[in-house]
Amino acid sequence: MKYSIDIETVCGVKTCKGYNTVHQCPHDHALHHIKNKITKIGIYWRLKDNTEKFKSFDSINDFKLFFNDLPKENMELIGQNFKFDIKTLRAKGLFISKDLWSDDTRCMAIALSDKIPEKWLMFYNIKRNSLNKKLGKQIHRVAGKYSLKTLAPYHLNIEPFWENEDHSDEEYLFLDCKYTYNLESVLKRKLEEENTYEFYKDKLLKWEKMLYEAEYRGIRLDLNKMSELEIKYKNKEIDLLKQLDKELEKYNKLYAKKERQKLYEKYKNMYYNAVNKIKEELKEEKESKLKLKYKKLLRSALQKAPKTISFSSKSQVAWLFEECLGYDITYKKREKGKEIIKKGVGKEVINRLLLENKPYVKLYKEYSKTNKLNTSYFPSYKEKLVDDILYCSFNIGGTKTGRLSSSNPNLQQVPADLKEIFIAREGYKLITKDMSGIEPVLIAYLSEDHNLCNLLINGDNFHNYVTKFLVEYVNCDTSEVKKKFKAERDLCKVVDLSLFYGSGKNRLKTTSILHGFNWSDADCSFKIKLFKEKFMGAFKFKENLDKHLEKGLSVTNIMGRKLKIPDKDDVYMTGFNSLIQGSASDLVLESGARILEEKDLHPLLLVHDELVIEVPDNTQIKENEKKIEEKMTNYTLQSCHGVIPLQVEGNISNHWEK
DNA sequence: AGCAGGGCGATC
DNA sequence: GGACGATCGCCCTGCT
Repeated sequence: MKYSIDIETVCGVKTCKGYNTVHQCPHDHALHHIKNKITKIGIYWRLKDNTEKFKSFDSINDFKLFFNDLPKENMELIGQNFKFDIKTLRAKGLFISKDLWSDDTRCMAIALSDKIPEKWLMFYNIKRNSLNKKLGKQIHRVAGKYSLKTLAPYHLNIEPFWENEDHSDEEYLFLDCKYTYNLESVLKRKLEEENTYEFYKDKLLKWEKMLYEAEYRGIRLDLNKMSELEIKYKNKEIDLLKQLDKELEKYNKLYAKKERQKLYEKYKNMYYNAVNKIKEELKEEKESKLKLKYKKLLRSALQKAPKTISFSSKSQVAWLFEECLGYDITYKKREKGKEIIKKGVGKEVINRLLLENKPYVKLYKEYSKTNKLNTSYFPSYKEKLVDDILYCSFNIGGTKTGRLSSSNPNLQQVPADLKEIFIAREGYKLITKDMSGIEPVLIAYLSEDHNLCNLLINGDNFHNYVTKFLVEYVNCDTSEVKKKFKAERDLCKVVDLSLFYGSGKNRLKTTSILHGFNWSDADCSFKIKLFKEKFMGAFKFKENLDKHLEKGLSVTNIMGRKLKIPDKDDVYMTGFNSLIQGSASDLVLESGARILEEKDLHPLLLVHDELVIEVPDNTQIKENEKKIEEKMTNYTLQSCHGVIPLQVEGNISNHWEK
C-alpha cells in the first residue's frame, strides 16, 4: 500500500523570538529537526476502489499509534523532500525504516532532465508577490523549482495553492499529501519516458537516504577548542581594529566630517522639498515650523552619525584607500562578455596593493579575515549547536551543475583553520579522504585525450606535468617538479584546470601576478596555445560537447545523471564544467552510499571531492580505512589508452583533517 | 523597518 | 569573438 506523508513544523525554541510561529524565526528553526516543533502530520492513501483516505494528527503520539498499527508488508512511503520529514519524526521519537521510504518526488524532479522553464517560475513568483502585497507581509516565500508548490501546478495542471498564515490549515495539508501522491506516478512516467528512472531509483534516492543518515547523525565539535579559538580571534580583531584606528585617526576625522556634510545636504533637501509642497498662502506661518522640525531631525541624526570608519564596510574602505591614500583600486571584470573597469577592495585589488607595498593594506586584509571568522562562523555554529553536535542540510538538487550543496550551516566552506574543531565522538575517529585530482581523471576518461590519459596511467601528477611544459625552462623529471619549482607549480595548480573550462589569457595573467610572476600578455597567450595543443583531444571533446549542448540536447554524466544547459549562451562556459564537476560530485555521493552499506561506517560530510567518515576507534580501524579507499576507487574508468586509475588521499585522525 | 541587490569571501 | 565554474552567508546600502 502506498501512503504519502507530510509534516508541518514551526520554530520550537522557547527562548527564540520566533517560537511557535512560522516565517518570523530568524534562524529557520522550523527546519532544524531537533529545534523544530511538529504542528501537523498528514497521511494520504487510496483504497482499491480509488476512494481517497486522509488523516491528520496534531500530535506525534497519536500519529505514532496510528502508524505503528498499519501493516508494514508492501508498505511504500512517498514524500516530498522526505529526508526532512523522516529526520524530524525520528528526532521526535518515531523511527521509520529507510526501506519503507520508496519514493521522493523532489528527487524525481531533480533526476528529470526536463525542468520547469524559467519563464513559468517567473509567472508563479509574480502571483506570489501580488498575494504578499495584498497580505501586506512577505508571508509566502520564494518557491524553488523543486518545491511542491511549483512542481504540483506544473506537472499536474492544477492551480497554484497556498497555505494560510499559521501552517495549520487542514485543507492545505490534505492538498500537500494528495499532490505528492499524484506527482509520484506522473513523474515516474516522465522519468521512464526519458530513461532516467533507473538513475533516480538506483542512485539518487539511495544517495538521498545516505545524506539523511549523515544529517541525522551530525558532527561533533570540540567546544573547548572552539571557545579557545573564538577568544583568540576576538582579541585579534580588537587588536587590529585598535591599530587601524590609531594609525588612521586623521582619516577617521575626515570621514566623520564627510558624513556630517552628507547629513546637512540630506536634511536641507528634505526641508526645501517640504517647503515647496506648501501652498503659497500658508508659506509664511509654516516655513519656520518646518525649519525647526528639520533642524531637530538633523540634530538627532548627527548624534547617531558614525565617528569612525567602519572597516567591515567595503565602500568606506574603498573611500579611504582611494580618496585619502590615493591608491588605485580599479580592477577589470567581465560582465556579459564585455570587459569593464570596476572599483573595489576585493582580493585582486588588495593583493596587488600588497605587492606594491602600500601601507595599511596588510593590516586591513588581516582585519577582514578575522572579522569574517568572528561574524559569520562562530556565532552561526554556536546558535545551531545541540549540545556538542552540529547538524547541517545537504541539498542534492541545489546546483545547476549537479554538485551537492550544504546549508544551515554550510559545512562545505569551513575555513581550513577551523577544521580542527570538528572532532569524532567518544570511541570514534574521523577518516578524511579526498579524491585528489578527480577532475583531470574524469576529463581524461570522458575525452580519451592521448596525453592526459597516458600521464595519468603512468602515475604522473597532472599539476607537475603541466608545470613542466607551461614554464618553458623546466626540464627535469616530472616527479621532481614539486621540489624544484614549487612557486611555479603552485601557480599552475590553481589555474591549470580552469584552462580546460574556458579561462583565457587575462585569467592566467592575473593569477601569475598574484603568485609573484609577471607573465606578459604575449607569454600568457603562448602558454594557452601550448596547453591547448598538448591536450588537443580534450579541447576537441569540449568543442563537440558544446555543439551538442547548444542544440538543447542532453548529455549523461558518468553516474547516469542527465544534464541540459537551458540557455545556449551559457554552454561555452558551463557545459563542460558541469559535466565534469557533476560527475565528480556524483562519484563521491555513490562512494558515500557504498560506505554507508558497510557496518559501522558513518559518512558525515561530503565536500565536493572529499568525504569525512566516522568510524569506531578499534582494532578494525586500519581495515575500515582500506575498505573506504576501496569503495572510493572501485570504479573502472576504461579508456582506449587503458584504465585510468583513481587515487585517494587522507588520514585517520581525531579531527577533520585539512 | 524591512526588503532586494551588490560586493565580497569561504570552500571546492 | 571571448569568457573558468559552482555554492552559501554576511554586511552594507539604497529604496519604499
